[in-house]
Amino acid sequence: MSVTIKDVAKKAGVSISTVSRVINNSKPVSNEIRQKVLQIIEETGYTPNPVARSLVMKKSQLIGVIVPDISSFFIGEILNGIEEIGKMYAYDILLCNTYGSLEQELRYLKLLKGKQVEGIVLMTWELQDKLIEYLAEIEIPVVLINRNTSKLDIPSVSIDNFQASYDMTNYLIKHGHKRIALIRSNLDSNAFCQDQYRGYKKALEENGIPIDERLVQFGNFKLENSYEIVKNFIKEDILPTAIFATSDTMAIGAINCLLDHGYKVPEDVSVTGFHDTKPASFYRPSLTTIRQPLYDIGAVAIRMIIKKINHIEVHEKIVILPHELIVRKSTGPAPA
Amino acid sequence: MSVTIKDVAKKAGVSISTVSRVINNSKPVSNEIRQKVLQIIEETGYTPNPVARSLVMKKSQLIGVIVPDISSFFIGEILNGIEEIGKMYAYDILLCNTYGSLEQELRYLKLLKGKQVEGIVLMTWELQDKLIEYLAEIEIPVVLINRNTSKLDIPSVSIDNFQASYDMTNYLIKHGHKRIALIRSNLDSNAFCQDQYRGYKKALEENGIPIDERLVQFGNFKLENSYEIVKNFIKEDILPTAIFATSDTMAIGAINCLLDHGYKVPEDVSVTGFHDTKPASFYRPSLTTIRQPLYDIGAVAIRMIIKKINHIEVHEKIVILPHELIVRKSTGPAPA
DNA sequence: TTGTAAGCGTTATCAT
DNA sequence: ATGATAACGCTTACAA
Repeated sequence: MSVTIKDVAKKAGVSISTVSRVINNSKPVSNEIRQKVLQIIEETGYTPNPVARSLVMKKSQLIGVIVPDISSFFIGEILNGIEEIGKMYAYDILLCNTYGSLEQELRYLKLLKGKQVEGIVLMTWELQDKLIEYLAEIEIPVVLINRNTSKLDIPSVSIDNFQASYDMTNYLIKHGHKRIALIRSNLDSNAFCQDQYRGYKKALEENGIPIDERLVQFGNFKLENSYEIVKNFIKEDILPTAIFATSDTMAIGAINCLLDHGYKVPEDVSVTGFHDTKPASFYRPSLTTIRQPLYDIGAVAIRMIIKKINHIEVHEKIVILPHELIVRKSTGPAPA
Repeated sequence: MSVTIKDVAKKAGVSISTVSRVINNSKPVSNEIRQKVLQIIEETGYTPNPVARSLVMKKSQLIGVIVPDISSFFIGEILNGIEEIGKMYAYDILLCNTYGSLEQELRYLKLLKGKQVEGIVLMTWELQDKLIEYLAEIEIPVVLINRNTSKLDIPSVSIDNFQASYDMTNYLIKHGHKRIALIRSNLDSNAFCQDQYRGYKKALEENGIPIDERLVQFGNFKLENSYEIVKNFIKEDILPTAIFATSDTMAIGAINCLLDHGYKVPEDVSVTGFHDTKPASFYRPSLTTIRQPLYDIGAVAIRMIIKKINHIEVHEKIVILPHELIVRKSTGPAPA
C-alpha cells in the first residue's frame, strides 16, 4: 500500500493538518516541524494523492482535448503546443479522438464533464448545431480551434482565413494566373470555409476575373478526393493554370494527379496548399502554402482555457494569429 | 452545484446504498425501487462522480501514454489504436509528450503514478538504463512499444525488426544491388536497432557481399540528417546503388538529396523506407518500405495493459506483429 | 431487499 | 502555530 498523509503525520509525530500545511504552504508552520515533516516525506517517498485532492478541491488538473484525428499532421502539431503549455501549468491532457463524428463528440463532451475536467479544447471538422446546443449548457470553459460560431459566445483561436485566402489568390494572380481553381472545404456551415471562399472571390473580383463555378470544388480534406477533382478537371478539359487547395494534403493529391497525367508542376499548373504542415516542405515539388503557427494555436488555446479556469478576464474572445505566405516550388508564372 | 448520489437518494426516498446498487448492479434491488431510482436519475441528469469513485475503488480508469513526439506520423497512428481500444474498455488516455528526453520521461512516469493511472504505455526513442531502473520499481503495469530490454521483464509489442531488415536487404540484393547503404538508427543501445543491423548484415553475408562500413551510417530519424548523410556519400564519391533507410522520413530526406543533386530515383539509386507512414504513399516517387501495422501495435499494447490490470495472465510477453514488404516506385533494378 | 455507517486521502474550518 | 474534525461523493461490509 502506498504511503498516505496519515503515515507521514504519525511518523513525524504531528497532525495531518500540519503535514497538509507544509505540503501546500497554506499556513505558517514552525521551521523545526516543517523540517521534520519534510524529512519524513523524503524518507517515505510520500506523494499526495491527487484523486483525494481533486475530490475535496473539486479540481482535477485535467483539461480535455477533443480532436477529430490524432494522426493528422495538422492536429499533431497543435497538440504539441497544447500539451507543452498545459504541463507547464500542471495540467494534464485527456485525449479524445472523434473521427469527426458528432455522436462521438457529444459522448466525449459528457464523459469529460463527468471526469471533472476543468476545461475543454475542442477541434472538429464541422461545428454542428447539436454540438453548439450542448456547448451552450455545459458549465466548463471551452475554447474552439479554427472554428467559431456566431450562435454562441465561445472563444476561439485561428488565423484570418479570409485574408490568407485573399493573399494566396492575389499571389497567384500576380503571377499571371487567370484560371484559378479553388478546392475548398466541404464544411460549408463553418465560417472559416466561407471566409476562404470570400477571400478567393474578392481577389478575383478586384482583378476583374470572372468566377468560373466549375473551378470551385468542394474537397473533403482527403488526398484521394482532390486527386479525383483534378482528374475530373482533366477529363472535362477545364484544367486551370493554378489550383488553390485549402489544405496541404489536398494540394499533394492534386499534384500527384497532375504528375500522373503527364503534367508538370509548376510549369504547366501551379498548385498551392494551406497550413504548412511538415509534408509541405519535404514533398517535391515543395509546396507554396499558408503557414499557420500550429504550435502557437495550441499554446494560445490552452492559455485561454487556463485563464478562464482561474477566472482571469479573457480580453479578446476571438484570437487571430498571424499567417504567412510561404513561397516554394509548386507555383510559378502562368504558362503563356 | 451538480447533483450527487445523495440528492438522488433523497428524491427517490431511498438510501444512497440503494442508489449505488442500481447504478452498479452490484446487488439485487427490487424492481419497483430500481425503476423509481432510474427515473430520478433520468430526471436529474445525475452522473456518478468518477473522482469520488476512484478514491474509494483506487481505480482511475486512466491509462497513461508516454510518447516522444505526438506530431510524428508514426506515433499518431499508433495513438489512434491506443485511444480507440482504450475507450472501448472505458479507459481514458492521459497523454504525455517527452521529446525523447529522459528527464521528461522520468518526470511523467512519476506524475502518472501520482495520478493513479492503472497502466502505462511507453514509447521512447532510447530506452535508457535509468528509465529501466525506474520501471523496475514502479508497481504499475507497463507495456513498451517497439522497444524491449533483456534487463527487465516488461512486455512489449513490435514487429520482427531483424526479419524485416533481412527481407528488405534481400529484396534489394535480388534486384541486383551490391552496394547497399544502411542508414540505421543511432539508438545503438536499443535491441531493435541492433536487430536491424543484424538483418542487413546477414542478408549481405549470405550473398557473399562484403560490408562496406562507410556505407553504414547512423541517422537520427530526422530528414535533414539523412539528407546530409547522402550528401556526404556524393561528396566522398561512394554513392551506392541502393539506400536502405530505417524510417520513411529518412528515406525521403535521402531521396530529396539525390533529386537535388541531379540523380534519378530509382533509375540511378534505389531508396527504401521503413514503417509505411502516410507520406510513404503520397510522396513521389512513392516509397518501397516495410509496413508496420501501426494501429494494431497501439491496439495490442493497450489490450495487454488492460489484461494486466485485470490480472488476466498475459501469455506472450513479447508480441511480434507481422510486417510486410511494400514495393512502390522508389526502388528498381540496379543500374548496369 | 434495504439501510447504516465506516472509510478512501485530502483540504479547510474551527478551536485551542 | 497546531490539532480535531467535518466534508468531498462514492462503495461496501455489516445490520436489520
